[in-house]
Amino acid sequence: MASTEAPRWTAYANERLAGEGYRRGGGRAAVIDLLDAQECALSAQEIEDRLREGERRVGRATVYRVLDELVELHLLSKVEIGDGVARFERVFPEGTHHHHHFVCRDCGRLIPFEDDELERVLRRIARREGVAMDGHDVTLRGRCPDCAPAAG
Amino acid sequence: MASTEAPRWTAYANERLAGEGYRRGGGRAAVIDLLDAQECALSAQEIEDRLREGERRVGRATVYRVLDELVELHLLSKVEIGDGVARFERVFPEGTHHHHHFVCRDCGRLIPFEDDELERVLRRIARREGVAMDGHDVTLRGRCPDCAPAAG
DNA sequence: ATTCCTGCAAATGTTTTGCAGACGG
DNA sequence: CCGTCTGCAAAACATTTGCAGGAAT
Repeated sequence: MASTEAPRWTAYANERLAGEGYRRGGGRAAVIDLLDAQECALSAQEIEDRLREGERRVGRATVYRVLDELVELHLLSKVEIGDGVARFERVFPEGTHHHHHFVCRDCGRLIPFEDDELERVLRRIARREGVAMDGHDVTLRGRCPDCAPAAG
Repeated sequence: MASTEAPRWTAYANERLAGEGYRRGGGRAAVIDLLDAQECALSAQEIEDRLREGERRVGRATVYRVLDELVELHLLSKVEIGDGVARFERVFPEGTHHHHHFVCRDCGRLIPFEDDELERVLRRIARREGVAMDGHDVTLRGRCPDCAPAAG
């Protein structure tokens, strides 16, 4: 059960990259493949380690460079939960709603969520403040169901 | 207009610290005073530099340690806008609404804002997801009025 | 062939830590 | 006095950059 119902992000990404004139490279392909297999966000370190274990050895610099390119092309989103480590996850073509994360202070678990009203409120605020918003981050913090005391 | 209507954050902070059993120390006092004089968030580096210029020489380690303590006590909030540098700003006693920030991609300006509906939506989401939220960050990105093309 | 892609190692920049001495209560 | 607080220097990390060799077109 690789990618669930998703239309193969790897293919989408390669298409975009080819269209932008990028060449095929082993390092980049390895990073893309690995990220397509993940449901949750990975850090550069995690990506480097997992690739190092595998057949293809990919250097740290390549990992960072590829991640940077992919974020630039909006093929990845950079998730910063405030621990000083950037994480990265796939972004599917327009239409698929992007999501945000809840971070458990105890176990560190990342719980993704999405909410249309939230998006709407953020757009309204941007309009009210007179700014041209082209992106936003929302991070919720606290205890996940497993770590919180049962009561509310 | 120094502190507008605010009840002297320094006093509030010192009270909290004393209550928690912390001792008075020159370094901590200097950091607190400096932050109380700021309207916007400062980075550790900026704090160190400004204090170094002044009469009181405060070491980098002390700055970081003090900031850490104050965040722990909820006397400061750590603002991370994603450039790899943490910034810090005063938090007033409960009741004062906390705010979030818009970050201009061009000039880096920070524009603070607050919105009750946003807070409400976030609480609703936390309830829906079954998590015990005790904090959250929201960062909007784009162009500020000065940097954006005139049209909306 | 030419130009991009990659890996290594070194550089950068931020934040943390070890330790000896100063200071507050 | 005792335990905290402080400053310095060094360490620990995440990320970026320089450069020479390898690969894709």
